[in-house]
Amino acid sequence: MENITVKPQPRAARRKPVSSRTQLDRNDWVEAAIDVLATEGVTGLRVEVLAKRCGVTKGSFYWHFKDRQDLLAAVLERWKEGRIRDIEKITTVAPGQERDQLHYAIEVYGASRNRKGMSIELAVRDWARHDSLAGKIVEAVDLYRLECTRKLFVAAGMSDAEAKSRSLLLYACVFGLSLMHYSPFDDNLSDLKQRIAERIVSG
Amino acid sequence: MENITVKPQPRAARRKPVSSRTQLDRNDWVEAAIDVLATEGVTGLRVEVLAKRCGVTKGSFYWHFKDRQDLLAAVLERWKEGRIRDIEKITTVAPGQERDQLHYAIEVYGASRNRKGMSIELAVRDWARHDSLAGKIVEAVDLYRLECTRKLFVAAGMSDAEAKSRSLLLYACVFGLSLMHYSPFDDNLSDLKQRIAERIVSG
DNA sequence: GGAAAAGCGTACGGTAGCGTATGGAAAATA
DNA sequence: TATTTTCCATACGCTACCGTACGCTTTTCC
Repeated sequence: MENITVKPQPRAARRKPVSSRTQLDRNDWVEAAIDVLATEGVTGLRVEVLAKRCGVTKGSFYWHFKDRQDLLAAVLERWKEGRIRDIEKITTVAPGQERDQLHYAIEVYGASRNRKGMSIELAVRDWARHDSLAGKIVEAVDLYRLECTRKLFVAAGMSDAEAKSRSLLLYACVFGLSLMHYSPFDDNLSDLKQRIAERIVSG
Repeated sequence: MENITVKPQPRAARRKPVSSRTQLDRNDWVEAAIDVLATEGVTGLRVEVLAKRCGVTKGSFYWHFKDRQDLLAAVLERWKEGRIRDIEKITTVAPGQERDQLHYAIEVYGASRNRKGMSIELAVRDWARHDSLAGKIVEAVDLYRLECTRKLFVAAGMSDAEAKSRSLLLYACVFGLSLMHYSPFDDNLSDLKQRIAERIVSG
């Protein structure tokens, strides 16, 4: 009679069919949604478009999600968790390596291999201009990030006020750069970026 | 028979009725469109919505514009001209006042009274992520702005390479800040901003 | 193996938006 | 005043979405 007391197996605990018939779960939908978000923005994130991209119809979608808003909230939550994991990973560093790590962080955000990540970032921030839930998520992520890099600046020997200022400057600059179209401004952009990074990190 | 050779009077040359019946011309539509753009973004800039806002129907719209794209192009062109006039006005300054003027520029961009201007700015930049025409406009504006402030930094005594770096840092920071949600990060934000401005401008 | 649940397809009604066609009113012009 | 031009309203067809209803197939569990 133990099966009466046993809760129905949560989906994640069940064995995933290796490749029986491409069953989709909530995670698959959210990941695909984030892909679309990166290229098309929130307004391009339509149920039927996403379904076609997943190779199914929206009949499937409305089984996994209550409505479009349900998906959007899941996307935001997932994005938030990923960003927090990332920033924790980047800002945990051995003593004495703080400045190098800050340079590394700046370089990573601006790297072309991170183009998709930055596209998502900008899409979410534009989203936040019209949606209060997205706004709260962005604020939470921003505050966490700012706090993490602030600690690095403090560990690098700066005053608390100065560290806060530098931390904010760092992220503002990183996001701002990815928002601008400045390629023809100089034929040695990497040198330009290096100077900027120095200005942000160095004393 | 001279009326055959005479070109039809261009619209701008005719006297504008003082207030007969709220006739709309292309300019009125573009201005209203920029208003909507600021609050709703490009995707919210719909013909019928705009018409309702103007108190007319889209029958009027399609008399003044070929189609929606025609309006969008006009909006971009108008925005570009306005930005260039602004930056010229801000960066023409008496010798010796360059650093003060740079501080003033930073302060203006971040001012709350300029909220609408920054909303348009961000809307256009998000627009540019999906539209190549918007991308070209943004690039033109960015290069012009960067060049103007670069000259200020040079006039303030910096090397050319350093001036370029500072100029880029200035705009990246200004736009980046307006993209972030950092209000609770510190209870003295104006001090924080002041430190950042010093970091950007001072040697 | 059979019942129950999970996962998906199909069809439907409804809204919003684009662009066209056409007619009518209002203003300019002769 | 009569006649063009301007300027706008109305009506239409079309597409892209959203969300629901319902039925079919596959998987899960006993």
